[in-house]
This record gives sequence, structure tokens and C-alpha cells, in this order.
Amino acid sequence: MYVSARSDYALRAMLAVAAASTGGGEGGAGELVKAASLAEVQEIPLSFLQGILLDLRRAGLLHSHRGAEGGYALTRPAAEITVGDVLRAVGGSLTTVRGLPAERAGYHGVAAGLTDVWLAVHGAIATVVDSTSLTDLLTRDPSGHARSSS
Amino acid sequence: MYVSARSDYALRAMLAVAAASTGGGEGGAGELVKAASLAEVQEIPLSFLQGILLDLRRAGLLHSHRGAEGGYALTRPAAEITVGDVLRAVGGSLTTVRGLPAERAGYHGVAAGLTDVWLAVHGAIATVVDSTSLTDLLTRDPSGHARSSS
DNA sequence: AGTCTTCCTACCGACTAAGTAGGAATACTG
DNA sequence: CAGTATTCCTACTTAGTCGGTAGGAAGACT
Repeated sequence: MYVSARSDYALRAMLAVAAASTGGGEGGAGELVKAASLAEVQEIPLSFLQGILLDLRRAGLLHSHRGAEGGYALTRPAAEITVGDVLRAVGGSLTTVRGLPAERAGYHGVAAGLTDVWLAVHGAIATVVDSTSLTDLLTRDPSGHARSSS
Repeated sequence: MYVSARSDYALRAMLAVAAASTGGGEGGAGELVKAASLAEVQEIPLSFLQGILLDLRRAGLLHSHRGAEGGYALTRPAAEITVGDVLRAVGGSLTTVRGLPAERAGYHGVAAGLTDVWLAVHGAIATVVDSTSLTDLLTRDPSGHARSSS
């Protein structure tokens, strides 16, 4: 699996927004965080981050507000947003074979069985990232995310 | 997971070599297959394939013989070569975060938990590709490889 | 010697990823 | 209504990798 800078930044930004919301003690989602403060606390280039935040908003994970005192906030509770949600919002499909989604690799001859392998890999990745929520990462509860070994 | 053309070709070539060895009926590994025939049967550009076969040989998965009647053969039985072996031979690490191996992502602040996610993903991928051998793919035995989605 | 095949290095074009720049739209303040 | 702060959006630049090609050198057999 290749995690691009874009995906990495997206996750870190989402975690920072989630931390600001829950840390403030306010139960609602009214805690707006500015892009500039996200860029600073996680050391992400601001211009680059803005494009990423736009993707996250289009995917329905963030909502934003313009003008003074504007910023970003989660649309759902952090416990209901998974790592997989964020990755898919900015990166498209989790598994690609030569640029194509895994299910349409198009093999023939002795290589026909490879499609099943890619699908199994895809399922394994999805299981991990879809069972890990933002709160799992913030609280670092060991029982929160899937343990592949054992 | 991104499967590059290089990795894809490598697996298809290995499968073709394995099929030629077992299909011939000869128990030994003496069945040499030429790069040109591999390129033709799996529709891989010959010049590109030669570089890949070189990597596979350096990784100890193939041995080669030059001159007329030369070619490539497996160094081990196909049942003892896994998909993971082939992928690592041509592609380096299975999971990379911004170009770096997963274990040295280097997070700080609220993003500290991300490392565990990448390691869990890495483990999940490794479990699949390391438990699938070339013979599993050739015989298409359902019990051979892991089934993630029960 | 001659031929066949692997071996090896260098190179090229195209694409994408990462990051930058600059401005338009929107919201609040006074 | 003027002004300011912030998100929004598009275009651009740069650097690196990926896929593929070319041309020979080294070895093996007849």
C-alpha cells in the first residue's frame, strides 16, 4: 500500500480537527478550526492543505464557514468517521493494479488467479482502515482497532 | 495498495515459468523457459521483461542459463514461492508512507496513532500475500489462499 | 568462428505527485 | 457601505518515478 502525502496530510488534518472539537469540551460541532492553524500544528504547507480540505468537504466529512471566525469542523462525531472514509475521500480506490481498480485487472492464461489475490488484499486493507475511527486514534485504545496477528 | 506494472509482470512471468516446469511432467527444475516465450505468452514487452527477470534472479527466485537452449527456471518448487516473495523481489517494501517504509513515518502530536494503523495494514497485506503460493494460483484450489470475506 | 541467449547500462517520454501563486466569492464588523 | 478575514477555486511549476526502448557486452553451445 502506498500512502501518499495527500492522504497522510488529510488524516492528520482530520485528527487535528477532531481533537479541537472534543478537546474544547463543547458537545456540539460548532468548534471551527482555521486552515492556517491546522497547517501550523501539523506542519503542512498551507496552500497544499487548502486543496485537501476542499476534497474532504466535498466528500461530506467536513463542513466549512467563510469569513472572519470561519474554519472547518466535522460533520459527524469523530467516532463515526473511519480512516477508510478519509482515504477514499482524497485518494480514490484503496487498491489499484497498474492504475486500474483491482477487480478489472484483465488477466488471461496462467495468471487468471491473480485477480483473487488482489481482491483478498483489498478486503484485508479495507477491514483494517474501516474498523479504525478517529477517536480510536486519538484515545489510543488498544481494543479499538483490528489486530491482524493472532 | 498500488500494484505496479513491474510487480504485475513479475508475477505473471513467475507463474508462466512455474506452469512450464510442472506442466512438462519433469520432476526436476531443468525445464528452461526463454524470456522471449514468456513475453509472448503473457504479452509483456520483451526489453522490459528482461530487467524484471534480472531482479528475480538476483533475489534468488530464478536461476538462468545463457546461450542457445538457455532460459530461466525456478530455484525452488512453486509451492514454496509466495506472492509476497515475488512482490518484495521487484518492489521493495509492501507498504510505504510518503515514500518511506511504514515504521518510520515520524508523526507528532495528535497524529501519533497513525503509525499503528499503517503497521496493521502492512501486517494484513503480508498475511495475504505470504500465504498464497504460486501453485495455489495455478491450481486455483479454494483452500489454498486466505479468504478475508468469510 | 558463429550463433543464440542472457546480462547490463544508459536513455527517453509521459505522467503524476507535491507544492506555489493569485485571485474570486463569501461572511462578518464597524 | 467600506474593509477585512477567510474559504474557495483554477492554473501553474517543478521534480521524480514509471513504463518502455536501444544497443551492445559476456557467456554458452555447435
